[in-house]
Amino acid sequence: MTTENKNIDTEIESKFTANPTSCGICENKNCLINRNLSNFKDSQFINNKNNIKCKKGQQFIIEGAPVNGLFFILKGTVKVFRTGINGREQIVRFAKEGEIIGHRGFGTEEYYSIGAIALQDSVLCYFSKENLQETLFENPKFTYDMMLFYANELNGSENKVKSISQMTVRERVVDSLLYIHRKFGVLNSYINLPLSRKEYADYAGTTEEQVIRIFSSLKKEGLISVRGKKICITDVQLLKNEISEHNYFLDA
DNA sequence: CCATTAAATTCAA
DNA sequence: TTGAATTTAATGG
Repeated sequence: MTTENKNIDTEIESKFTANPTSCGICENKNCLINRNLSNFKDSQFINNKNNIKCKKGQQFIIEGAPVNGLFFILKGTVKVFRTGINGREQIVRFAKEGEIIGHRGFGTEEYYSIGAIALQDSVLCYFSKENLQETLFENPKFTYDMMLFYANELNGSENKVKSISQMTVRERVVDSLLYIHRKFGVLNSYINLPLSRKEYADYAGTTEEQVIRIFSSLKKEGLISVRGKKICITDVQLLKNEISEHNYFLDA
């Protein structure tokens, strides 16, 4: 290692010690905050955030709790859900690094209508309502980015409505597989996010048993292969054909 | 939905 | 690293 590199390293390290999650050294280039960093130069905005560590399985947003701010995911993955009448969980979406959690309640709603649980050990960046509002007023570019994000979210949720109301159970399960695959990618040819059958069911709006049975038939048909929670989509195109009549971009 | 068996994962020695 | 304990998956009623 060169001396130059060493200096850079120590510099980064000292920043890290001061604030291990400072936006300045954050790797999440798809984070809204990170993309607008240059606009926050003289602002206290990013210094006024809090970092929250979440263990796997820990719930950090509880349905019905008052909204005080917004979470960004620094590290890890999270599921966002809503509880139905008979206590059944409807998973609204899965979120990964750089994404925003709890935004629906921001501004207008007083209480969260969703819950959120960390699927792995995760680190969150928390911005208070006041802090965020101030920056949104001052910073049109950032506000515009936020608006695009909301628009995109709405598009996704409209697609979700369509998929649940018009697709068969099998199609919804296939669609869920493709969504996770597209969003979280692949590691050693397996989908890079281990989910239980129940979680697939809660996302697809069906039961654990249905998912297990559909997985088995997909396996028989050679569309996927499975090892425990690890799932490999052998032919993405073939799987897409399964839902092709419903049109393509179910980005929910 | 529940019961049973098989399989996978965790955990501690 | 192993295998016993616990959790999760698969299947059939």
